[in-house]
Amino acid sequence: MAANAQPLRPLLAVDVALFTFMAAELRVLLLQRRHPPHAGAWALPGGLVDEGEGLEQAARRELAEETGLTVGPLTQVHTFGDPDRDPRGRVISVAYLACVPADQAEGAGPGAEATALAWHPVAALPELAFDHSRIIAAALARLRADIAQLPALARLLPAAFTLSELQQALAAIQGQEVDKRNFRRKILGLGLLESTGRYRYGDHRPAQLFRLHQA
Amino acid sequence: MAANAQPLRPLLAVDVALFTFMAAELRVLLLQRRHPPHAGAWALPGGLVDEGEGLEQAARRELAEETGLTVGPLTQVHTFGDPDRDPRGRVISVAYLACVPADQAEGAGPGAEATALAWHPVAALPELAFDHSRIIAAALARLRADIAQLPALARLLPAAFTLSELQQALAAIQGQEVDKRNFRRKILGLGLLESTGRYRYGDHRPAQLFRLHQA
DNA sequence: CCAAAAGTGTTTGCTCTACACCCATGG
DNA sequence: CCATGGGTGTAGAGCAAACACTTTTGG
Repeated sequence: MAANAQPLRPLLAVDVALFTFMAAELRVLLLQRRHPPHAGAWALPGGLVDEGEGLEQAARRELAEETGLTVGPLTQVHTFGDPDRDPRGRVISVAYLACVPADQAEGAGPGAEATALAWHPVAALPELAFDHSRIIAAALARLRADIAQLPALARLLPAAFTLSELQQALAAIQGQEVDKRNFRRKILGLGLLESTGRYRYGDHRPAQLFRLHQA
Repeated sequence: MAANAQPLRPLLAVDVALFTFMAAELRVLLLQRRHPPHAGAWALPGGLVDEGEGLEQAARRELAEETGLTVGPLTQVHTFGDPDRDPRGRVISVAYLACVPADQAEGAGPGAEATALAWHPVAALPELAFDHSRIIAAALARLRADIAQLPALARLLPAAFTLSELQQALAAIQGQEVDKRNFRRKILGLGLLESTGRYRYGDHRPAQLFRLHQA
């Protein structure tokens, strides 16, 4: 035992990288901070964990308070604890990842702590408060690994979607073209999608709407 | 803001699941606790993070204090923060994963906090203190995912090893047989191994010793 | 009838798997 | 010379990638 060192009683925070797929781009939700430190800078939604509160529970509460959104599964990504990551003192942050479909993403509005809320394309992020760039980088890496499984990808889209929308989302996230026929064959071969029997009518030939099998 | 809830100032701990490959089994290092809570129970090495200390730094310090070992890369696995995971109060634990070769593993000895130190086969673990079973389960899942890349696997073995040893380690970790010829072709095809030019002499035909390419 | 997105199969190469025998050494 | 683990090649199956045209609708 090194003996005379002080055990730490840090503040404990959760931050959430919340992604959506909107206007053909992968986007992340950011809030513009009302108060110092980093007043005016963009930051992830998040905040301190309360007494008696679980980590994931805290993440959901902060999301609700700061954005009005309720999300599905939250995935823990990484914990950031550099001694100097917050100028106010020692703050440990547990980072979470979640996805919302674009139709729900539209309903987000800033809580009291923020002067603005926006969905920023991940390809062009502004300067961020604290180490939130690193948090987003870690979350994005995890998201890219997870979208290999269809359900994670589908969580970025509304409950019913066309195969073309799914394909566009995948292409945008991986940053590379996807062959239509290979994509459709593989996706349908997984047996995780089912047709809703409905169609999306647009400018051209209507497209079949699918949903994830099971509920 | 929910307003009247108390921000938490928990204790912050790190715990390390340290694996090795010994006697044809994947094993994890456990310490028998000298003091309550859970005195006498087996637990992972770990302890509280000090003032001004980074998370990984704390993990290395605790490992050194409690086992005498110095390890290579530490991988952060997951953070456990259930309100009731420690009977003494709120303690957040950041779990790390590391590997040591069997020749170094032999040199481990218990520090002041433990009455014993042992390398337990992961296939047959005793009852563990706190939520350390869950921590090991998470670390093991991560290890299984990582050993697909050769370097993670090689970290369980001494600096120079035979292909058979590597194959046995892989088979033990995945819990299934591995075809010798396919294994050798794939591993050598990666171009990450190089022959040392030396041989291991034993009861039978000597085996070529390899090491990881580059340092 | 024109523009634009939806939808559909086949071929090719590669990667993964299954499988059996000879070799070198120590005792 | 025998027992034991070290070392080697090939054939078949399944998967992934490349590739172009027809269909349906709205304007």
